[in-house]
Amino acid sequence: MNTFDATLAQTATAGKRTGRIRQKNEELILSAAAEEFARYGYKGTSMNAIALRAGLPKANLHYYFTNKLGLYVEVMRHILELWDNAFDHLTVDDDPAIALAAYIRTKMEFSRRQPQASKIFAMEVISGCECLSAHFNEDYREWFRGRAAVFQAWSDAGKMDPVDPMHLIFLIWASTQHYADFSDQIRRITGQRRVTRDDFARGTETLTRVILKGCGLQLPG
Amino acid sequence: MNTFDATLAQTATAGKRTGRIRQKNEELILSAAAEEFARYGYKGTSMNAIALRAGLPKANLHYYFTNKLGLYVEVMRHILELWDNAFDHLTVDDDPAIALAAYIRTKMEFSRRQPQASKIFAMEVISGCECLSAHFNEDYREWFRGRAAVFQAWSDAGKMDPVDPMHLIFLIWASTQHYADFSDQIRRITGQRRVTRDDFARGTETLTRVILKGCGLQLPG
DNA sequence: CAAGAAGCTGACCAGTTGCTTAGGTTTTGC
DNA sequence: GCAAAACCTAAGCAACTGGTCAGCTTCTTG
Repeated sequence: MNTFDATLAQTATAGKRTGRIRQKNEELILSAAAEEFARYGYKGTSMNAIALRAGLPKANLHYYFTNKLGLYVEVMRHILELWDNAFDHLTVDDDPAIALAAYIRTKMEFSRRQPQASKIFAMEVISGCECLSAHFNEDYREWFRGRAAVFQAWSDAGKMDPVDPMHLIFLIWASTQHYADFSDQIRRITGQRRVTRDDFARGTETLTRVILKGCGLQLPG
Repeated sequence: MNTFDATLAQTATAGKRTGRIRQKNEELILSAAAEEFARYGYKGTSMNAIALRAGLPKANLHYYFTNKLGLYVEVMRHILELWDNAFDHLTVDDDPAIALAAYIRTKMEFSRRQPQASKIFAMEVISGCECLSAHFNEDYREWFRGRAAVFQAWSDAGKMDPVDPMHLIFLIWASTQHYADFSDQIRRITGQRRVTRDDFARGTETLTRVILKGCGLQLPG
């Protein structure tokens, strides 16, 4: 059992007693922590900065969370819960074009509405996945192979071109998460104050068109 | 003139006198700094960590570089020099399929050989481009529009499908840089010690095939 | 070979880091 | 309405942060 597992179990059991105030403040702290971690990564974020953003004294954070790592792990846990669910909906029986278009749309919506989650995840991976090492275990690899198998089945059935499933998944992940992680580059290129809803719409449309056609699929609807 | 410009000019003029020892040590420090910044970002990296990696006393770093920001800016400058050159080679007169395939290949080679540069850039953008704010100026936007115009011209000439140039560029950047920035996730999914040359080859092949076909282009050669 | 330039670094500084503790206040359940 | 549980936080800890500086050694050059 590594650091991640240990801290996870610890915080999980600690969550038994959920006082009203506790729940409110934990959410407040987690939210502030997410914003800081998304911008500065684990090492670059200070407990003081989180406390200031949350509007609470620093010592209060240590009342609710054992330590900085525990807080970080909890933030990461919240993200991972949402993260993979959307992908689970793709099944062999789906129509590839419709399912793929829906998945791209869902990922883009996620980038638009939860950019912080994507950024924290990105920073964690770039930094070497120290905290996520437990997440990327044999179970995860099994899950990933299952997801890739869906694309493989579609190819084998002649429903789409024979495209390496793993790299196709990377292509989709990279191109959609880009709109969250690199939003600052995008808004500076477009010269806008922020990436607009319209940018996301056009991005979704372009990605869907290029990727689907690139896999030999007809645009649905 | 902002912080970036100021520090840039400062270091540029300071580079006039290039003693033999100076050049050797500056490279040593820049290399060590790049590794640390790539993993922990600007705020998360300490001068001490860089010094340890370089095998030099901390005070020595401050002999060659005015301060932490100056060192960071210098690292970033080295990256930006390489960064955009490959993209400048695409011109309207090129054959779209050949040029695009070559660009994807070049970007993937860059991800394979200079993953640190990509990671530092990614971290900087995720962190809000504070240091790059000077880089993403009107000149840069002009340059970007020029690059996008190439794709637009190809579309207008009927050489490829009418695909939004900006989002196509983002698609290529995201999917290729992914192999550098997210290499740790990839190697954990594949269960390997590191991302292999073969992974890069298959990735390049998949990206080229999907993106070109997705733009209505025939694979060259 | 001498003297000035370049290179080097231990010791130190003020400020910040994550975290603890002791002793308080407020809320809750009976 | 009272005791126990939950909640709160000022003050302070050792370790570390970026950065300075005085005085040293090594190199270069006439």
